[in-house]
Formats: sequence, structure tokens, C-alpha cells
Amino acid sequence: MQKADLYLQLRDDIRRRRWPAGRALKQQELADYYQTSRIPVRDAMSRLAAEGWLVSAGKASLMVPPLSAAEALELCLIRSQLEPLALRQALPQLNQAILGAAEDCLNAADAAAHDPLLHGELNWQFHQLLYQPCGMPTLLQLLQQLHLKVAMYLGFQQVELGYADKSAAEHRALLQHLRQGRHDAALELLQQHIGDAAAALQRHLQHDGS
Amino acid sequence: MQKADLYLQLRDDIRRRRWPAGRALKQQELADYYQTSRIPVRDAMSRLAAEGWLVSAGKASLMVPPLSAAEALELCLIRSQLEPLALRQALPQLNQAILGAAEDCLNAADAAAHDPLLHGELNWQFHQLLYQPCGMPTLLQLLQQLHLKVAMYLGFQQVELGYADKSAAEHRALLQHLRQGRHDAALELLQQHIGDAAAALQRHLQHDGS
DNA sequence: TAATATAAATTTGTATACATTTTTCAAATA
DNA sequence: TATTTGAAAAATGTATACAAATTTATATTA
Repeated sequence: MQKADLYLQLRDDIRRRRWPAGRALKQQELADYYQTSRIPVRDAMSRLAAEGWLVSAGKASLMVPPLSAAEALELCLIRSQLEPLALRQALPQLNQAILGAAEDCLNAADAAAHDPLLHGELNWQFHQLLYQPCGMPTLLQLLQQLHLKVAMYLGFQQVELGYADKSAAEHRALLQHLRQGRHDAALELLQQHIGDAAAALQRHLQHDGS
Repeated sequence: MQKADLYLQLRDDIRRRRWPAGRALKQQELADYYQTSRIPVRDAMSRLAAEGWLVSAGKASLMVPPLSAAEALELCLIRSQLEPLALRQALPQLNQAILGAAEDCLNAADAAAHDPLLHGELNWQFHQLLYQPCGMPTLLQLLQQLHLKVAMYLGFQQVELGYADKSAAEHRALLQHLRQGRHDAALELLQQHIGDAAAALQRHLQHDGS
């Protein structure tokens, strides 16, 4: 396993909650599991800590942070501010080719209703397609990270049956607004759309109890 | 030098542009300079890369990114969305004690007009005092990082003579709005205030030529 | 019993050595 | 001359070994 791979693998395993939360993760433990030495593990861990996938656990160790409804909500609030910004900056560059690709994405997502993971990924691709032309690489990277974490909290699926339908409808409406040049309506809808996700997420986490 | 210290020291040196931008930074070079081995340097570098203080330079090396007017503007735009969010969430928790401390901060900043570095730090403390009660640790950490980078672009001073005065006036006005419960006015002013910083920064960077 | 101090065990942090990859530079060829 | 090839140099990636720190368990004392 190479350096970049280990980082991605470990991040994914944390995302999927394959490592216990709330107690210190031992470097040797990870090194054994991934069949490497502690050095690459340390590299990956320090980077993941910088990105918030690991947090301090005592004086010198790191751990997977416990799920926190407060953090989930926080992430959604941040997204609800930043995604409209990305879309606004992208608006002048949006063209029929992009909007067409975005529509294809939604159709593919509908077709993948049986596969929650794929469905979720396609939905995010839809968002990304709209944001990509904003010309703000730092923002795009930030949004990607926020999405990954929120997806973790959502358990990698559109939690509520009713929510998936509403989300799909909002995506279609957003596309329609953009096609017809109703920029303000599109931006407003987007912010509200993410607010919906936040609400669904809160219901989910409260119900779960964690 | 210990681990956390090296990270902070290196980040500060990058911020102050003590390492050349645009060419690969050698691990050994840094290890020699900071009188340590490559291992702690690698740890610090990988974390700094995750935070955007270093970027890829070829297939396997990292470098200090060249100054980019586009990135500076991007950072300001992100701040202009996130700082009003922080203030909005903090509003219910703001009380006279906090507003008083904020005012002290402004007075201290005025008194430190002769010392641009201190002046800048006190101004940021003023902002932080208002955001702190928002209860969003991830957002606060993000804002701190954005501030550090923007300060780098500003050259650690309120660039334009005229801008420092305008900024101070806006701070006082913001405080006044908050004291008198004009929340919407405060939020609007804050967003515009950061927009001003963005404008000043653009003039600065264009004039500089970099 | 509860709190505290102490020592043992574990764990992290760092240095050195080596393997692998990347970069550089020079020579050969078109 | 420009391009490509290949070998040498240099840089990064990783493993092992050791030092320093932290954590845990135990014993001691109030």
C-alpha cells in the first residue's frame, strides 16, 4: 500500500465507522491492520486530524470522534452558505452542455434508486457539476470535504424515504430555474434544499439516539 | 523543538514568506534549518499540505504556493459568507460583557495604530469575540485558518491608509448595531465589511503585480 | 475507602539506515 | 539543433531501533 492510498483507505474506513469511536487509535494497531509500518500510518493520521476526521484523545493520541448531532448540523449550516456561493459564482459560466450533463446525472440517480450508495454519489455529482465552473478551487475542495462528512452522518443513504423524493423534486426544480435564467430563485432553492437535508439529518440522529 | 512547535513554526515561516514560493521544498533542507530529522518535518508538511499552506510541486514534492490574487479573493468571498453565519448563530448568546470586551478590543486597536501587526491582531480578536458564542467549533476553526491566510495576503497590515480608518469606523458601527439590537443591519454590515477587505486586497495585489 | 504517589508497561516521537521513486543531466540520435 | 534515451544523482517513502512521554496498574498513606 502506498502513501496516498493509505490516507484514502483510512479515511474511508473512518467514514464507514470501521474503527471504534471515542477511544485512542493506536498507530501500531493500524500499522498491523494495513500491513505497513507506523510511519505511513502517522502521516495519514496527522493529515486526517488536520481535516477533522480524527480528533485529540488525551495528551498525545488521536481517536475517531463520536458522532455528534451538533457537528452534523454545523456542517449543514456551513454548506447552506457555501454552496449558494459556489453556484452564484458559477452562474455566468453555466451553459447547456453542463445543464444537460446535470440532467443526465439526475436520470442516472433515479435509475439507481435501488442502490443507496450509488444514488447518493450521483446526487452529489449533480451538485458538483453545477459548482465546478465557479473557478474557486479552495471552495470546491472544502465543499467536497463537507459532503464526505455529512454523507457519513447520513449513513450513506437518503435516510428518510420521503426525503429522497423531495430531494429529487428539488433537484429538478433547481435545474428548471437555471435553464430559464431564474438565478435568484435557484440560489434560494439551493439554500433551502440544504436546509432540508439538515432537518432530515437531525430527525435521523435524534431518532438514532446518538 | 517538539512536534507541535515545529508545525506552528513552519506555518508561521510560510506565512511570513521566509521560504521561497514556486519551487519544491526539500525535507532535508527544512530538517537542517530547524535542526531536526526529516520525520517531524514530514509530519508538519503533510498537515500543512492538508490545510493548503503547501501545495503539490511535481509528482512527489511540496512547495509554498505562489501568491495568487484569485485565491485571496476566493478566501474573502468564503469569509463573507461564513462570518455572518457565525455572527447570526452567536447573536442569541451575545451579552453586555462580550460587547464590552469587544469595545475594549477596538480601543486597544486604535491605541496600537503605530504597530500594524498588533493592530491587525486586535482587530481579528474583535471579530473572534463576536463569533465565539456561536457554538460551532468547526466553523470557528475554519474562520481562523481563513483569517491567517488572508492576513498573509494583506502583508500583515491594513494595507491602505484609507482602509484602516474605514475598517475602524465599520467596527464601531457594527458594535452599535449589536448594542441596539439591529441584528439584520449588523449582519449586512459585516458582509459588506468583508467585501471591503476583499476590494482593498485586490487593489493591493494588482498594484504589487503579484 | 479514597486519594496519591510510584513504578511498570505501553505508546508516541525521533533518528538513522535503506529502498524506491523522481529528477537531473549528459550523451546519442534523428 | 531539438529530441530522446539512459544512467547518475538526489529526493522521497518506509522500516527498524531507540528515546521520551504518556498511560496504566499497583502499592502506599491519610
